[in-house]
Amino acid sequence: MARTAEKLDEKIRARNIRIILDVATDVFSRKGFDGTRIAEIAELAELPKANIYYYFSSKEEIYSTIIANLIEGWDDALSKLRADREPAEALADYVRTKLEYTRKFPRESRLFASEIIQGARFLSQKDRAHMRAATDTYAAVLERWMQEGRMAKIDARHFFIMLWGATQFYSDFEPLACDALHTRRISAADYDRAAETIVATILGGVIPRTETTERS
Amino acid sequence: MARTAEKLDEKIRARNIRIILDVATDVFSRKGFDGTRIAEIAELAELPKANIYYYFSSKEEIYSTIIANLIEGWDDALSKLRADREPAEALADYVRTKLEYTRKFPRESRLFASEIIQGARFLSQKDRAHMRAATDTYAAVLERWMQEGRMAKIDARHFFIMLWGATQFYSDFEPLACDALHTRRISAADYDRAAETIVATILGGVIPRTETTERS
DNA sequence: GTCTATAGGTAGATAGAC
DNA sequence: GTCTATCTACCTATAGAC
Repeated sequence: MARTAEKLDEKIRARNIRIILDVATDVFSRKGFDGTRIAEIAELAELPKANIYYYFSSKEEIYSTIIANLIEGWDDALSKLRADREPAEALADYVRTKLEYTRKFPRESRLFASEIIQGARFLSQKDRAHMRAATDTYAAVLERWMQEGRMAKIDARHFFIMLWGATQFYSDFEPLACDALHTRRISAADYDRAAETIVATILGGVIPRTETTERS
Repeated sequence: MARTAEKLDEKIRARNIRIILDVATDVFSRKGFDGTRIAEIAELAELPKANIYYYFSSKEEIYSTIIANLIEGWDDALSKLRADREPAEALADYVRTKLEYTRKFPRESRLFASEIIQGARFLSQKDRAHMRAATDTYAAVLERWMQEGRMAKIDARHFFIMLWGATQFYSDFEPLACDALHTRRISAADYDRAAETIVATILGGVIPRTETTERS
């Protein structure tokens, strides 16, 4: 009897925490940390405001919990860049994976962007160190490809920044992207076309080679 | 006598408005609209809070005034893309101008990014229409180059989005850029290297051509 | 675990003396 | 034009009944 009640409580508890984090992600991503009101999170979660404080001790704790969960998406895409793969194929895969992430989790992507713009106040030193290390690892992969003559010699870190900026734009700056594409919403097809354009541009460039050169 | 007093008042007025807008740009860019406190603007401007309300009727009016002034930077860079120029040269010029703008006005760039992330709530319909028209105009220039065989056939609008994302990253997401580049501040030299990398990548691509192909 | 009521603090904006 | 004092509203967070 006591056991059953405990299990039920545990279920309700897990469900409420999940709902709170879900709607909080939505509000934080649209209004930033300071612009978000606990009352709005409570309303969307369909819980009394006091219950939010039953599960989390403060607004900051909710926010930090979400931030900490975001770093994973970063790793997944970068892991596509294995040194033993064909550079063109690996890079195309990376761009597509990164765009897929931002398409599937636009709120999370925006929340992260908002946090960085405001100076990365709540991004922990541990998470930052982890991201720095990941960048180092994969910059080394690109540099190895360059030494092997399988990739043009450019600055790997600036190249990464270029890809991050290009891929995140679609969710983070959605109103601008919609205006540019003359659409009211960025569709899955738009994301596909974005991937196609980015991949074609970074792999082959946009300026045709001398007249005698043929594209295979 | 009245004349002299009037002129003096006018000078003080212009100076105070300038100072208020300047420090407001700083605070808004770091904390967003909702996170910004009028009291902080007053403190940095070294004026009593009530005086802010003497010059501006509301927090929103200060914010909107700044936003409206930002659109100019957009035009300056795009104007480099004239149809009669050599594509490679024009595109390189565009990237450098855009990076120069974000380097010179990082606060303005961040403020604009923050406004867009939060849903472009205060960006006027007039300003949005203007930006859409500019995008259309310059997408047409790129499409003409493509038809003339002077540029690879890609999606011009997605290509623009790619360049916007890549160039804005350095000021908007500065903490991430610093981590990636292992530096505490993005220097002018870093911006130069960014321009070099972006230009090399978009013009020529990163994957070497077949063995028989020579780079001119 | 849930909820009402409220404490305690701070925000945007204004009144009115100077 | 400047500034002190203050109004009103709303926010985060908590106390305590159920």
